[in-house]
Amino acid sequence: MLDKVKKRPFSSVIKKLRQVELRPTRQRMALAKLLFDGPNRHVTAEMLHEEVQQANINVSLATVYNSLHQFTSAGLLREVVVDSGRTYFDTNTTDHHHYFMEKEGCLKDIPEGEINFDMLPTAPEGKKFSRVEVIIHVAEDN
Amino acid sequence: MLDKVKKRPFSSVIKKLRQVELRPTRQRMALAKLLFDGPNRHVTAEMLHEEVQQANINVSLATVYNSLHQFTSAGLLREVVVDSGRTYFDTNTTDHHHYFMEKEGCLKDIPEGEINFDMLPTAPEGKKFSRVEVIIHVAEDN
DNA sequence: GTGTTTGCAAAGTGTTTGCAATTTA
DNA sequence: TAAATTGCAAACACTTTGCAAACAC
Repeated sequence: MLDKVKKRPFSSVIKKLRQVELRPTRQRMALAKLLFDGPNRHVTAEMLHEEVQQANINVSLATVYNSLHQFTSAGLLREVVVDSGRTYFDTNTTDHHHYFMEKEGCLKDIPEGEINFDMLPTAPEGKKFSRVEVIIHVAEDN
Repeated sequence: MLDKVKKRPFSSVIKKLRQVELRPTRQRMALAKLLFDGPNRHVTAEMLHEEVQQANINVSLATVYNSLHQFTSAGLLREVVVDSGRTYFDTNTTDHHHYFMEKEGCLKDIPEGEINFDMLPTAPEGKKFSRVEVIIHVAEDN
């Protein structure tokens, strides 16, 4: 019974890993479950490491870093740079922008449609724009 | 003669430092001259440190960091985050956006007027947008 | 079994800090 | 000379790496 309840949700995670040709190891499954089995999230390696520990699964920090990068290369995650010194990973890989909450040090997605460009430059010959990133820094209003 | 040629340009740098109540020390003058006596620039601490060494002026890396932060607090510089792991400082403190040249790892200003928002969200009650930052990542087109 | 993955501890990078010695006003 | 500034070396935070042991298929 309990087994069933706990096990079932992993099937989708296993499928996800298989699809990107990553072996569904205990560690990767635990991390993937935390990341992909629920609403979109923004995490740092340390955050995710702590979270997985609290779920009583031993995953080393090195493995968390490895996995985050593997997931990113596989297109399951996107890296977001807001803060020099820590790397955020976003489970939402669609084109979208971010609020950076300065007080909490966390990211929120800017809902589609809340922001729009009137005009955008075009890339010069031989170059391309690999990403257009908007970050709105949100602070307390004093 | 030589003295005069070398000294004169410092006067504006001294003035600039005095204006923000930073003592015009040898180190700060050298750094300020490199930063402000010419067109706008985007530098990292390491870049500036190397540059000042090449000008045969001894300034420790710690002092470069200190000075960059002091200049930033004084409003003479602006920090730009594009790359987790290194901090860029921009001598252009006006509101503007950046191209990040992925190959070279360097920043370029997006000229005013090349980019424009059609619509922007407004900050919720009690919060404010302290900065709206656009970074266009430019890569080789293959 | 074979190749992949993990965990550890060590190394790496960019940055900050504590404090004695130096410099500025 | 009093207060600010500097330089060094050590400490830091985050991330990556090398490699032997453990694991997945």
